[in-house]
Amino acid sequence: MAKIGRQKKKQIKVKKEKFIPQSLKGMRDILPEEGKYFDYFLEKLEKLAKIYGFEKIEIPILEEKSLFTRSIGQTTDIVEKEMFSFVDKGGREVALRPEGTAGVVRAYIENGMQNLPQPVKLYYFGPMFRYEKPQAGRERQFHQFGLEVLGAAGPIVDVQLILLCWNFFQEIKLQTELQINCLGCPDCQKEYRRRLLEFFRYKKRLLCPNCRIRLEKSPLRIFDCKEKKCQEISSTAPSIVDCLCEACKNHFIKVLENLDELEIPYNLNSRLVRGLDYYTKTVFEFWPSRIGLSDEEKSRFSLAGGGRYDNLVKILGGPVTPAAGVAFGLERITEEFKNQNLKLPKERRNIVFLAQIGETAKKKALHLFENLVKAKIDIKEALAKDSLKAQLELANKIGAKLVLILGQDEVAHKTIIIKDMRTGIQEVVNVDKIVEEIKKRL
RNA sequence: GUGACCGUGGUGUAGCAGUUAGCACAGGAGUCUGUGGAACUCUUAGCACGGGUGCAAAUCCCGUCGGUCACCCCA
Repeated sequence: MAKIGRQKKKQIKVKKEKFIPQSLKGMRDILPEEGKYFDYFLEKLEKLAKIYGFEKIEIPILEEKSLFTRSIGQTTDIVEKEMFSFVDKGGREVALRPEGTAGVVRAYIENGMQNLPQPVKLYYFGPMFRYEKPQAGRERQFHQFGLEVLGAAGPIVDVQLILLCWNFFQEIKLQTELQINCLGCPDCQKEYRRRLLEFFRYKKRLLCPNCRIRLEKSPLRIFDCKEKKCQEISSTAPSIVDCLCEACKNHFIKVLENLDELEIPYNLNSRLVRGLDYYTKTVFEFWPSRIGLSDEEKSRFSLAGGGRYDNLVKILGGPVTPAAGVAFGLERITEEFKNQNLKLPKERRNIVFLAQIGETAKKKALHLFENLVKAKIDIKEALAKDSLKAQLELANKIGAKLVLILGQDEVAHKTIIIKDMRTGIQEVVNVDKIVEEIKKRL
């Protein structure tokens, strides 16, 4: 018996190989359930963005690879090992965007937006790609909503961006904490680099191998190290804030003063450096705030991050243009929203369900449905179902407030039954007056 | 990219060499040919993929693909 079974199995296998479609590593579907969260956040974000004078921009998902290597920085991890890049049929080196700012800046330059009244304020939303090993809070495809302000240098811009984030998180009632730091301008960074190297001159051997490399390539990133030893050593290292030039110092002070004025709590974090090279002066992140989370975890699940990038437009070939921006991670915000036990506001919908029995009624119902849609009634149907019981079950499940029942008799008498699902009371009304009757009852 | 653990219907799980692969929820149909939130009945659907060892594999071994976690780093 078993032998036959096996032979049979093998025959089937030979006949057709099993093809099971599967999504790529680190990429997943956003089902309606999660989409509801996205919609909720996006609606709030877009509304806020518009209030602050931002306009929507759509930029390509695919760009020349060099756009990212030049903007984000050759030695950053994003570029070194996380780029989703390949050669296209025309032999071009292209990459799926790992973040939004580079593309927006490219668009700004390419479309001559420096000729528009400054600053240019843009927002975008879409998928970003990083070729990483997936983990909680880290996927190969994820979604960001971002804001960029191009052509404005004042600290007030930085503050406004932070304020917008603050307002957003307040509005969705998410507990967050603002981390802020100032990275200075290239001059400050040069000076800081010099001082850091001096500081680490005799301590270099105590650092982990990784940090020794960092010291050469981008010393700032030593502060990112999770090694206890390195943290210990770097905790006594000079802080960037001490090396700021007058201009940068003033800028930072103004930002902080404004935050104080607005009563936005913040945490001065001299270890906050961010993973992209283009940042200057102000950088900030919003971390989830929840008991039981260590700072390390909080930083790993950073919900939004941004800062000033005064040199990026220039680096990418445009005119000298000060700018700043911020991006929100939708997946992470959704995740944290659930972790903090927050609930989506209940949809206050007045669903009306149209049920029908029999062929003639079905035909009529098809027509009636269209009219009700035009009358702006939140109408649902299940014309594909025949049994009234099944239709009522569905109506109940989706939370319909009223059910319209159309059958043989009703069609003949040009009437229709309105059933109130709460009370169970039903009335027969004239089908021509249905819209008014529904509105009366909602 | 490195390391650890893990993949049984849509979901959550039982089985840990011989089972018609069990259960719950969800889905569909019906009891009731025109009345929901209950009950009952029937029903749909699964051992991630490929190979190996065995008389016999969901079960043991290897590889692949995915997932989770840690490192790295980021949203």
